[in-house]
Amino acid sequence: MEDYEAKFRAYLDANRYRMTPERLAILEEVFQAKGHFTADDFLIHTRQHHPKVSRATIYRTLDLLVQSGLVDKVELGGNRAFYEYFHGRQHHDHLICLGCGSVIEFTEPEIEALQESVCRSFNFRMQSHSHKIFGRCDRCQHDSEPPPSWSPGHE
Amino acid sequence: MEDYEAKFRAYLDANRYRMTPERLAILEEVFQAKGHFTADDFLIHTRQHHPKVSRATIYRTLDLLVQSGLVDKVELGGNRAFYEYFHGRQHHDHLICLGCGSVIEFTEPEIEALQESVCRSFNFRMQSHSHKIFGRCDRCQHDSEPPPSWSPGHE
DNA sequence: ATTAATGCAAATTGTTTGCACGGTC
DNA sequence: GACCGTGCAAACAATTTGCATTAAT
Repeated sequence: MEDYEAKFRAYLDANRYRMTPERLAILEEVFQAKGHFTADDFLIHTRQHHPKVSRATIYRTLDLLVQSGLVDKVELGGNRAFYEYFHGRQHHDHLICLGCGSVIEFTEPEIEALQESVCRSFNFRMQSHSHKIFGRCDRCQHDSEPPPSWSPGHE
Repeated sequence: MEDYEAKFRAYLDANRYRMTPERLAILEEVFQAKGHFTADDFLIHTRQHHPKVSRATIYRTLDLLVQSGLVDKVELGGNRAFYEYFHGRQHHDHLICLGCGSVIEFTEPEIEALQESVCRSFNFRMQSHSHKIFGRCDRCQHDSEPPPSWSPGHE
């Protein structure tokens, strides 16, 4: 049994929620996915192995996963939310390419430290933060075309 | 004539768009507003002086203002967008209180500098960025209640 | 047996669009 | 007079919810 599965079961137990085949299937899907995906991506993928799972269950389960701390919900711009597994990884922020939609993760401890000092100066208690940089990645640097049908994919 | 009005007229002219009473009214509303407001806030306020303005026109005009660079559209979390006038002000980022919805602006040149160095290291060309810190402000620090009906209001 | 979870479809919410009419250049 | 902008209502898209049914405990 994978570590994340144990954690999820522990979270469910602690809250008197139940483990179901649907939840397990979605959990596997999420931890298999590399990158940032939408609820719909997970719906499609999960249905390959569990054909009748509903969109509602996807949303409900992703919420649970976020609450349990296993998954991170990220708003990368646009209207839809993206999800990525978080368990076992360090915190990171995102560079988002407006050309191809690719997402690069970065970590910068000095920025984190400065953030904390900003919070201190306002006596603000930070709970979470989101730092996104939009622009053009290496590959898309010379494509002058504006963003096509935009949607951050894998990576 | 205010500076921002001149700028807006210049932008409209340059793009063969027309100045209308509605656009002028919304422009005034936006530059009078202190803080971060939703499209609906502007609809309500604008209607006080211009009763039949439509929601569609608010959205269309806010878009124009954003394109002209006079106004900043910010996603502070949740589903709706917030707008604040930008003209004549320096770039800033946001601390967002999950207790009362208040928004504190901050500027931290060192963070900006570090951002640029992160971009350089990925050969990423930054176009814009969004840095939000969520937590509890000074006043809400000891209220343990979870966020009620959440909506960042005035400053 | 109890009570939570599911699938479905309908409801919600913020925003966008098509279109006929009115106003600006 | 050409054609852009408006209001209105319908259209949209992502997400949420009500409910009767099914399943985990």
